[in-house]
Amino acid sequence: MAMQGNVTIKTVAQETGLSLTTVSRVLNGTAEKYRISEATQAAVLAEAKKQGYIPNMAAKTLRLNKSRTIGLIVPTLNNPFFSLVASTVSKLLYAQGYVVLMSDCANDPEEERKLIKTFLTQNIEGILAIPVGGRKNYELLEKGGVPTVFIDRFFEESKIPYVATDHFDSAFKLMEHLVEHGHTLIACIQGDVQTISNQYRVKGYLEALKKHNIGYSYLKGGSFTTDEGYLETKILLKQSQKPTAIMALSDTILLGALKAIREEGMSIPEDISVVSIDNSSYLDFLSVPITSVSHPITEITQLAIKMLLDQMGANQASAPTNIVLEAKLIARKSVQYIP
Amino acid sequence: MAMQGNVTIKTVAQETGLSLTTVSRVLNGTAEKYRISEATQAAVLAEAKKQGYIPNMAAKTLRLNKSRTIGLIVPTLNNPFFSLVASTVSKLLYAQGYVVLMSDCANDPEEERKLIKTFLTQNIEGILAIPVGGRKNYELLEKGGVPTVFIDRFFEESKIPYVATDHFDSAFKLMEHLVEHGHTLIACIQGDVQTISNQYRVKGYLEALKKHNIGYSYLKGGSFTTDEGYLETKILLKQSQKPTAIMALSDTILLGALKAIREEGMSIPEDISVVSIDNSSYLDFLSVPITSVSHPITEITQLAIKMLLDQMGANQASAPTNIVLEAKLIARKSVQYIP
DNA sequence: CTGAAAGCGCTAACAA
DNA sequence: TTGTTAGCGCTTTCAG
Repeated sequence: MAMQGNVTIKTVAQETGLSLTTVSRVLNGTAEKYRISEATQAAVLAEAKKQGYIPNMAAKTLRLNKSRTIGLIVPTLNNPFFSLVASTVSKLLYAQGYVVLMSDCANDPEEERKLIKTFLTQNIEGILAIPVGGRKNYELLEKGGVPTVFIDRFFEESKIPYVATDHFDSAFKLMEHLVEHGHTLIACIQGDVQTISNQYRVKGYLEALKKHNIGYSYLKGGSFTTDEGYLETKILLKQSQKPTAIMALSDTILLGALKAIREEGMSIPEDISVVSIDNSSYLDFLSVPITSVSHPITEITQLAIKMLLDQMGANQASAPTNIVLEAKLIARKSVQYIP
Repeated sequence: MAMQGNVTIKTVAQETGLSLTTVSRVLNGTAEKYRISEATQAAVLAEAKKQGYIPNMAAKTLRLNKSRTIGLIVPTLNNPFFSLVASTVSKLLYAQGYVVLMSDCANDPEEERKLIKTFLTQNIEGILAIPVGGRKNYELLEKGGVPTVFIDRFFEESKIPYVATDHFDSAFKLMEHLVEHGHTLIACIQGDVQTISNQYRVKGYLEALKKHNIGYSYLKGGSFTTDEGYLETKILLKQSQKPTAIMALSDTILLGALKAIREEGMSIPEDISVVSIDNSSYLDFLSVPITSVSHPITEITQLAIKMLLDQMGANQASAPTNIVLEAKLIARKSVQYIP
């Protein structure tokens, strides 16, 4: 039974003839603690229900300086990998009684910077982020303003802890797989160069080349998008010396590469081998199932959430331990054996 | 230069020797309006910067009863269709100075109900929702508590306005396409039966059957998931009377159907034709490009946002006009002509 | 077992 | 051009 005007503990108090204090206590479940009589409790609850009382979080937040709000920053929600993170974060945190302010910074570091400022405004209790720009954006947070945990990406010298995949190893594993299959002409299409995830993957590529004394190398690209994958692969396949294998550093890039390969009339794996990082669920449904490396993204997210909640609970900033999980190679049908 | 303790307009006022009012006015850009001197303005701004002042939204919200916060409810973020909506909402609303509380209700109506309650607690100014459960969950909002707009799904008798695709027409168009290609044995794998989007699509299926006097009909399934699509297609393909075409009522369902079809050793479109609704970007990269129907989801989202902002602006509840957009058939290679 | 009153940070009458 | 003050809704000492 909603009433006109605003229903507050005050209106409930007036109607029941009780004090604000008592009403507040009953409505917050601290009735037992203060030994409030059953009768009073019942009266408050009944009146609150009758009036359709809804607590005002802004007031609570102002008073308690705790908002039960967590901020999540993702490069974009329009990418299965990130939206899976977002989905997990949302569900798990709501279950813990938190509310999540979520934002898609459109892969724009400037946007990210503004977002953090906005979040700081919102009495947020913690931040989870997949960073997009440089460490500079997170300076304010490093100073301990708000507990923060990075997911899958991070800054090496930063104090902000992270849970991430071993990106170096991801690429390295794929390279070993290719080399074992006799490939030496391996091209790599990378994503956003400023991201640590990309940097480590590239290191894995280069390190494998070095380990096996492979002279050929081809490294191009600059964003984790299908368009970029398409364009770079187009260019790559026009080269006089064609590679025998392509490693796409993400599945978004992969999709573009596949389109380019098809347009050039080439078959996988007969004409060219292809591998990727991410192991998205749709890889199984492509014309040729693609060998990929699976990142335990749900687990990473769960751990990051746990780490954040721990940080928030700790009254003293305990030294956080970064966590790095290993990826798993999923061999499918996209790599040809070259004798 | 962050200070210890909390920086507020009070600390800034003390340090500058000015009043709270003046500081507030300068910091809110109303300095001109009150003809505050350049010198004062500069002093306030400098001190605020020096102290590292960050506005406290909880206090602002409490005082102004406006939070600049919008709530978004999606069935799940782990679905490209919904996460595209989320991405668009996030970007567009942040650009307008809003912050968005986003939540994945895991396709659970009960979860949705709780979420709405939680949102109501958060002094939210408006809600965008892709509803999951029944109309009952939105009762409180219908009463005008908070301006709300539905995206792509809705309730017929509800006062809450919506922007949606013409789901009936989507399915109907696909059916016409199949019938034109000589199909009469057409199976339909549906999604969540309680959603209006599914209901209209099914109506489109049945209506087309009726129009063309087709006796055969096969309607199964109950959720917009790949697993469901897989299982139902598995079962379907074991039937003695096999269909010549399958219509998947979403791309998630489609992916599962494709897997089942491949496992049964059938080829598309030679052994069976397949069409779907959604036209996800990856359809172009599948072994056989799938004929589908494209929903203008970004446009729908944009319109819904506009509608919501209008609603929020209107001091009197102007009668909202629902918007229904038409989908477009994208013919690819997955439908065989049957003479 | 219950209440009075102060105050979280901010804005907007109303005064000057 | 600037300041005083009340109060948004809530919790929490401190006091019965």
